[in-house]
Amino acid sequence: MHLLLVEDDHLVAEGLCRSLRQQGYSVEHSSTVKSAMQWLQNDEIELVVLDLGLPDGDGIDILKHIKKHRKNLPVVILTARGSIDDKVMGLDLGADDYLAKPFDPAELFARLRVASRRVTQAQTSTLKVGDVEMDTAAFTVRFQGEPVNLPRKEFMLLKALLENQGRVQSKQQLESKLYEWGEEVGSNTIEVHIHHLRKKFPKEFIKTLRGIGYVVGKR
Amino acid sequence: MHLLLVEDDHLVAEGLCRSLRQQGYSVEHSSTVKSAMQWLQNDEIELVVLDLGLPDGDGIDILKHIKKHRKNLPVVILTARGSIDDKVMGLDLGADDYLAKPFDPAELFARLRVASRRVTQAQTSTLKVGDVEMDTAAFTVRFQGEPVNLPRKEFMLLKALLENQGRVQSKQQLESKLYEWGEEVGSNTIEVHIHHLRKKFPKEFIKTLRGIGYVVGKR
DNA sequence: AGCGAAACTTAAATAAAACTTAAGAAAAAT
DNA sequence: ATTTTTCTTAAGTTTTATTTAAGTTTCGCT
Repeated sequence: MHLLLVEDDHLVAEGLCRSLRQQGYSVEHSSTVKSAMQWLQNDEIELVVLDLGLPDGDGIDILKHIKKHRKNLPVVILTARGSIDDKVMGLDLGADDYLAKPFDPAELFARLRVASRRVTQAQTSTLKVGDVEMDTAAFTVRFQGEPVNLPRKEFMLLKALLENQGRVQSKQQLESKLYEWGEEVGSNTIEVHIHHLRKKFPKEFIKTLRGIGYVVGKR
Repeated sequence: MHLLLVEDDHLVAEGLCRSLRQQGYSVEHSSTVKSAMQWLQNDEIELVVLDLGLPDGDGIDILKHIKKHRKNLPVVILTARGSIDDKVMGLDLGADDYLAKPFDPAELFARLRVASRRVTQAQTSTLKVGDVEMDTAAFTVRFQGEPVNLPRKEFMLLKALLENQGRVQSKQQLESKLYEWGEEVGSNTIEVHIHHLRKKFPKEFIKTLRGIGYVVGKR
């Protein structure tokens, strides 16, 4: 799950980044309003942790922007100011939750889980194409009813394909779903994973479109 | 299972907290109406033990609030007042059960089990997967009919696995079931407990899905 | 048909995750 | 208060996943 952390205090940011990653999030970090806005162009951000009180503008603007353009993106606010007014304003503007500094990281994680659950639960947890079935919540995959065990990256790749049944995706698109930005790999990983997946499913389940990408399902 | 205890008498609270934890609950404690309300924001609270008669307001208000916002959250009421009227009022407002002080802790535990069973949908207090059988009320586990003695944490971990037969759960999910907020551990405890459990059951009873989590039972 | 680009296959190297131990800290029991 | 049990940590080990890279095949194009 891709998370955007907007926090200007570098010390705080560094620590949070690390522990958020430990919690399994892919974390992007902005320390200014400007760069935060830029990241928000990116559709793959699914969750935002927002510190109010940035050097180059007001974090509230970011919140407003988010709620205008992506109503459904969950936002958890951090702030040093503890006043009720701030809290009310934040929540009224559509923030999902609010934490006053200093806070216990564990509490932040709990609140993030709650916030992201709202999003995750909305989408159904099972995907099916042909006789390949995936339960994204339980992390299970079946082929003709038989369980198939997939390592994490293969699972993620298959998920990306199933989620876009009938739509061709380029290797680069797929890559960006499996890796964090800045971490994008420099070799033929996707090809190799595709190859491994193919050994576990019918030969032509994953189709190749030369020079274009990969698809699953009819089109 | 995360439980919120609302109790202003510190002596009582301390004792209850400890024994509830021994029963395997993750306990949060509030001694005021205000802080109780705050904890109730947290969706992961699954069970409430509520002492009426708090210093800064009436516990009945908390009950009303709960039943308004989270109809399904089970509440067990404690009270020093023994009057029938209180009892009737509490139950009418949707409390699941009622205990007059002084009470036998064992009775509270029993009632909590009943109350939480309602939520879990489980009809009985026994879980069974393969030839591993657990009686959650009696705190006993049998393997092929033979009793197995498990320390608390191992018991809780096994319970979490059995309750989700066929579902893969990540170490983090499991952790959050065994520990309370702010206490979530910083090391490989789960791995170690899994290891200990495995010595007591067939080798592949608990399956590992590398990078994903652990499961029990068929899938 | 033959060339070049793209994708496939394979195997080895690297990295990551999980397992195993054992020792010390904490909690419970006596 | 003492002893025993259980829990947590951390380091070392093993296992497995992932990436890389090189060699091979396939495909589309002129």
